[in-house]
Amino acid sequence: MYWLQNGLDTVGFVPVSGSRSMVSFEDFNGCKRQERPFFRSFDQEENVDEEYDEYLHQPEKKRRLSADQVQFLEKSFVEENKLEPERKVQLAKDLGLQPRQVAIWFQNRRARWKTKQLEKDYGALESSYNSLKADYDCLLKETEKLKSEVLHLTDKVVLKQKHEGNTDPSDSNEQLLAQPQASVDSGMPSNQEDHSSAKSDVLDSDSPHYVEGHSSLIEPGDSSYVLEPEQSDLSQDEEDNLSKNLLAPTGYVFPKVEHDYPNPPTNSCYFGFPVEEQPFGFWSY
DNA sequence: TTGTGTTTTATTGCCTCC
DNA sequence: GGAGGCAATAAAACACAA
Repeated sequence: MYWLQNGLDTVGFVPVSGSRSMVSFEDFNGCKRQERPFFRSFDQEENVDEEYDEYLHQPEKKRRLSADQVQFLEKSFVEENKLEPERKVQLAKDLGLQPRQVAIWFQNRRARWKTKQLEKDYGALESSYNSLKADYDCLLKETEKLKSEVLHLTDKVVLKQKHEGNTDPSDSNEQLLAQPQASVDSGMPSNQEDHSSAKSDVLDSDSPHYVEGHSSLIEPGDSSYVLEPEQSDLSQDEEDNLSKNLLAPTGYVFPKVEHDYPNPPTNSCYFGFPVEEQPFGFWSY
């Protein structure tokens, strides 16, 4: 599409593929449709015909803008979504509309843009949350796996201790199996502070025999005294909090969100998104 | 054709800025 | 106080299935 200059007549644009831009309108009965060029400057129009004048002043009834008018407005909106008074008047003249109509169109267009933008942002936020949740679930499984591994090893150690006083030679293999390597091989003196061995980790007299909140000694052999099996590392409340916090995590960089228009704002209410484009100067949502 | 849902145009009321 | 912005909403125009 390109601009057209036509003598005294004003400038307009012509769709590359089609005919001169036209605006359609109805008569007062709303039944007869006519086509009218809309790219005319009315202050230069020599004879504004009466019918069109009536059209402009007819009792208010909603009239849809033509496709060309909308296209022109869209183009203008992309260039600048704000409407200065001079531009509004000029657009109104070019399109054969009331300045008020142009202003309303821009107002509604900004509202539509904002709605779409919110939908986009929501989608990005949702996928980001899903990704984090998947990572979290994965870590949770890993934790459970490691816990059960610890329990398994602990059972072995406890079993070994049970048999320490037992002279039955048939237990030797099991004892060897359960013998902590650090104590056997290193030649280092056995030290209660040495936590490299499973024995010292588990059987030190001042550690896991006592469970926090319990004054009684727990019988060795009860493997549950080492680590209480849990459903999760987090309580339900904590999990809920995690879910909530994921919506505004500290230090988390959300994926880039694409916007339709350039120069987005940097705004704390933007859920931490790296804002790349600014639709409106008034962005304050 | 008609009922219904969606989109577009326009109004209203409130708020902010100059 | 006026102009212009926005949100909420009304209502006309449109799309479309039954």
